[in-house]
Amino acid sequence: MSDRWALAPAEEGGAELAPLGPDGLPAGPVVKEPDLVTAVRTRPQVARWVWRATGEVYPRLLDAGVRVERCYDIEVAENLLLGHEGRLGEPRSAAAALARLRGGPVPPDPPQRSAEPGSQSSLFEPRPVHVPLEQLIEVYADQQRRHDATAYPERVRLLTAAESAGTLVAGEMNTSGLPWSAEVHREVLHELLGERYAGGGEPKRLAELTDEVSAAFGRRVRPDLPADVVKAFAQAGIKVKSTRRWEIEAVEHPAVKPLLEYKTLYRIWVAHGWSWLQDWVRDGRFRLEYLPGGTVTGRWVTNGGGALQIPKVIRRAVIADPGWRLVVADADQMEPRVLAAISRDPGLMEVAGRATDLYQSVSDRAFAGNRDQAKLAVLGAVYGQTSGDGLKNLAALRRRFPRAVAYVDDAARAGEEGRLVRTWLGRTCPPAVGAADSGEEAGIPQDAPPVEAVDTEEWVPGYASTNSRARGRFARNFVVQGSAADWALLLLAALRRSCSGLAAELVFFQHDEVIVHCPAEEADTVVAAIREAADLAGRLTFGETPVRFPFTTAVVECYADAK
DNA sequence: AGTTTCGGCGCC
DNA sequence: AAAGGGCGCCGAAACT
Repeated sequence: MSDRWALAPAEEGGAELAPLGPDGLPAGPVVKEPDLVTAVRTRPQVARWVWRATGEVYPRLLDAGVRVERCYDIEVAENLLLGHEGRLGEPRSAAAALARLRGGPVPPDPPQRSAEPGSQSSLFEPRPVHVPLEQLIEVYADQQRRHDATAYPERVRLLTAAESAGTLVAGEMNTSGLPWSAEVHREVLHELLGERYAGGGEPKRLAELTDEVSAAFGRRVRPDLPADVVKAFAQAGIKVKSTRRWEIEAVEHPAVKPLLEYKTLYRIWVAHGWSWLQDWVRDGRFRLEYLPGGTVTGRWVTNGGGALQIPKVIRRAVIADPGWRLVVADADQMEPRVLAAISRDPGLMEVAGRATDLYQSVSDRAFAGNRDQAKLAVLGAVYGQTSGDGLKNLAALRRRFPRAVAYVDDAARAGEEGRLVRTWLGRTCPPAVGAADSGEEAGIPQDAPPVEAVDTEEWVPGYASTNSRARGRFARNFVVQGSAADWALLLLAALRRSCSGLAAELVFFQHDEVIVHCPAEEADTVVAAIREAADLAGRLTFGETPVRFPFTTAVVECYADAK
């Protein structure tokens, strides 16, 4: 029995299936089954399901209580491979891949869907272009060859597998939802915002603050309108360019204090207030929708509900079921550790080989013990700080950790020059518009075909219009943030595996943080599983290095108690 | 009236 | 002290 099977949904809930050989081609006849769920459920020996897109198949399986161990998502692979080939502007659907393969007209990708509160089946909505099984397998077999054609096939294969695993995790988390107490959420809102008035107007506390701001200016001011606030300050003889917090904070005026408080509370009211609760929480769960690989760097995004931007005060509403716990695990200083692993800087790897405070260790070596300076320098190197004390600190960092700084500097230069830049596992950063490939690349070295001049504006909004220095900063950050995302995918995949025999389930993932919801008696097992998964992910992603990836973990009933 | 962009701020 | 990366979301403003 083959361990890899291809599957495509057929009409009326059925499915077509075929076992695959080592070359990715069919190792047996196509089987037609009347029921897709049964077809999968009755083949537990299949180690990896190959399908067009997890979002097309998996929600249906999960609704029927069927999970699969592994999958290969053809459209995920297509996206990664196109990037690798310097063809990121081309349509990435399986139908498009097939058309390229056969020389037909290439259909454009269906448009992105916008958020819609509470829509569970939304992963189905962008009308999947049906590709029959035989043709799907053609695309798959070709993708195997394209993986082989890359300079580091094992890395790109790992990335495809990891991102495919990510789609499974996302599907499962979308199905389970995040435990959420609407009651506690309402208590928090009432505490912060006060009475809620009929008609949807400002709640009591915001109305009071509006009055305070107005009184301080001596006229009626709407604190939620930046233009109004700028004008009011001007009339008071104070010039401000904007009403951004950091700019207002520097101003001395009686309106500042109530204004800043207003901004904080207003934000909670509009983004995570009563109407949010109404829209996104059902049956004790926040129904979020993860989109793996939704960003250029490989970080995930969520669709609707702002699930990755939950304000800290609102986290009080995230509460485990009775008798259950939340295991909240947060990677410690992930980005500098990733920088150590990808640059192989001996000094930084040594520092990142300890579980102790990384910034303190860096400061002991390069900043005479000043931790704040050390942290600023490291983040400046990663984010591309170009002015102020950041530059001075960066110079100090460069003296002690030359390879680490050179790594991100190289990426920045490559970005400025419009060359391809890749993460450790080979996710590709888009080149600049009209850039001709000059052969060398940053990130993992490889021999790529020439980069075509493509209109990047289409798939990276704002990208074409930014200047080359901005592209440099983008590329500099990309290699670190993106390689961190590579690692995080492997972490999720490993953690998912070790939770598979437990009642525990992953319910939240935010770049470098996970939450597992589990029976209280499983909590210790889960904590250990997270540590093991982090180590395994580090080895699988970056190979054998001294770098460790420690987590701060907390077993709590309420998310807010984790920190 | 409907759609897109902007300003501001939440998270990492 | 000041301004560098990635996102999503909201209402208002600016458009068509």
